[in-house]
Amino acid sequence: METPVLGLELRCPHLFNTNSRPSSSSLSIPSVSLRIITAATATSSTVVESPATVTEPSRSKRHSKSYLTRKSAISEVERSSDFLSSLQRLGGGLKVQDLNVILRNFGIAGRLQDLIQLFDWMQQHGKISVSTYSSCIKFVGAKNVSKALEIYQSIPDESTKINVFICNSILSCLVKNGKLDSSIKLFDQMKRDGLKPDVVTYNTLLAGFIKVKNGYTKAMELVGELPHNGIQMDSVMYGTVLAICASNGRCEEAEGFIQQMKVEGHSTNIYHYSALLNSYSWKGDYKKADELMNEMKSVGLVPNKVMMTTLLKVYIKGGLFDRSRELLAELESAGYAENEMPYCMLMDGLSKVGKLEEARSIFEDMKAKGVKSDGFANSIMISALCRSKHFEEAKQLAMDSETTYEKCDLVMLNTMLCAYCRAGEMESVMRMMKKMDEQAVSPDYNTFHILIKYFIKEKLHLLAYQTMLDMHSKGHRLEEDLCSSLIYHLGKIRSHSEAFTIYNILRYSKRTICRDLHEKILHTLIQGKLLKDAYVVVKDNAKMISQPTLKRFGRAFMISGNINLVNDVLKVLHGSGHKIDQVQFEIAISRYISQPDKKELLLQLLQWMPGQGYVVDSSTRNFILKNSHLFGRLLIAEILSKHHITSRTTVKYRSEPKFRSK
DNA sequence: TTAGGGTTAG
Repeated sequence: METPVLGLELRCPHLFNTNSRPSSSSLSIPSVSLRIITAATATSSTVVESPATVTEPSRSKRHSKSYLTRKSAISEVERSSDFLSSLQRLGGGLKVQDLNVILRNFGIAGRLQDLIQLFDWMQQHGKISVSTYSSCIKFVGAKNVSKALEIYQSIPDESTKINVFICNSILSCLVKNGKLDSSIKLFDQMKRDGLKPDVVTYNTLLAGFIKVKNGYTKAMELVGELPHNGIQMDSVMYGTVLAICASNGRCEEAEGFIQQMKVEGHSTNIYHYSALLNSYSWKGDYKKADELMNEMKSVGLVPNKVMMTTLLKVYIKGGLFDRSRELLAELESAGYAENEMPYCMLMDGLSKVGKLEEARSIFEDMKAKGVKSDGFANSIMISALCRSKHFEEAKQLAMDSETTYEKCDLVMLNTMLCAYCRAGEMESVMRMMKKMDEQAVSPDYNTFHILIKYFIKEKLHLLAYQTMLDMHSKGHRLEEDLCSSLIYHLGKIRSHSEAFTIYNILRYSKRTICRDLHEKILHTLIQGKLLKDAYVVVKDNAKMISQPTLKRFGRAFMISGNINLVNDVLKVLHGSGHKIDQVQFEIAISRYISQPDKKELLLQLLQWMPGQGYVVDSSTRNFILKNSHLFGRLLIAEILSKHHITSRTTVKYRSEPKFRSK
């Protein structure tokens, strides 16, 4: 929080007193279950926490001797180079809350290993409380979620496992590590086990939805549960909900929540205004943003760095670049532009509307001023250069970035990778991939997309294929255009079954795909003689395939498809509304005649035809008669007479030019 | 005596 303005602090003290809590969350102290003090032996009377803590002794009284002894023991343990042995020596005289103080201090100092050792010691000696679990999970979870979960799962006592503080702590750790889904699942389990969630529990989970795409609806489901649990929204929760609205572009809903919180008597603070302002950035609604800034100032709130930066975002999105530059100058003189963020926003906004030169000038200006950068600005500029097709320059800047910044995140790696791919710098592409591997950065959707596009461009189609399989196995959705392009190229290099694999991944990812793709894969499969696969495609999508393609498939199948499926294929083609031509019948029949053991199939076909308005032509008829001894002369004569009757009573099917299979 | 909120690249 920025330094408060004195007048305002007097008016709204709760805004500035970080220790004050709204009444709804001033919780009663949970009584520490004696059951969790596992080794409740001789020391059990000393381990139950008393409300007075070592850190906040009553100032009106002189410190007791015991307090002073404990206090010096605490600092001795904390400062000891071998803290475990000090603990062995002094720990017996320390209360649980004293040990908790040490534990938290270890956490703050980042001494995670010591913290875990202390936690183990406390467990072994039965000096453990709800606060111990809660703090331990918080600090461990910040670095190591699975260890935190392990600690949570190891809690022996069922009622402790549903203690609201401990539950909030582990849920928060999951949310902060981007594991919102797991956190919701665990929350549901906790409720089934008897957890009574409070306002903090809900707020913790809600905060997870801020950065989630389309998180608004799910967040509102959670908000809908509140009355059922007798929980009222507090000022903090309004802040969270407003942030969710803002990140989903729901400015009207945000306005509604601000209204609602005012009606309920909550005062609005800088967080609420910031979130509402951010919701205006979606559409770049600078008019509403200006009105909001005025309203905020009129209630005595002074815009802070975040607020000003958010306002800049609104102006940029609204295309007010002159005002954006003025505001950036204001940020500079207020000391709010000491890092690259506002410059990045402006550069990105300019480049996205095609003002590359103006973006470049901000970039150079920023560098000239010596603004602290972690590489974001370079990354944005690389994207900007790629967007304007200045690939050589983008590549150069990417190389500069690699030498200047040791640490880069996935987005920066992707940006550089993209620049190298566009510039056709194979060696650098490989170097980036190696770098990702070394830094244990797992590729995301964009990484795969960039690489596949590049491999296709470089005609490394099988590599592109492998990368696409990899992408699919990592759970990323495949983009249809890219798949379509790869399918085309795989077909061209006669990798027909690979093409079909990609088609199937797309087909079975539960969505409608472009109808051209069925046609495209069908041609590939026919060419690769994968006729059984082609049959599956036709069976499922016949209505979306053109008549000439169906015909091509039909003929190909008649010539070399599995003979046992010939009749099925003809039925499917006919059932789709396709008119089967004489040539297909001719080929099918001559295949049957050459394989007399398939005589049942021939008879079935001949019997089926008249009912659908098909008859054999005279040359086929003669051919059959000539071989009728193989099938039973009488039966053949009987069936062919039906064909004869049909041909006289129905419009005769126009015969195609003769086509003999060979 | 422990848990919760806002801004940036793609």
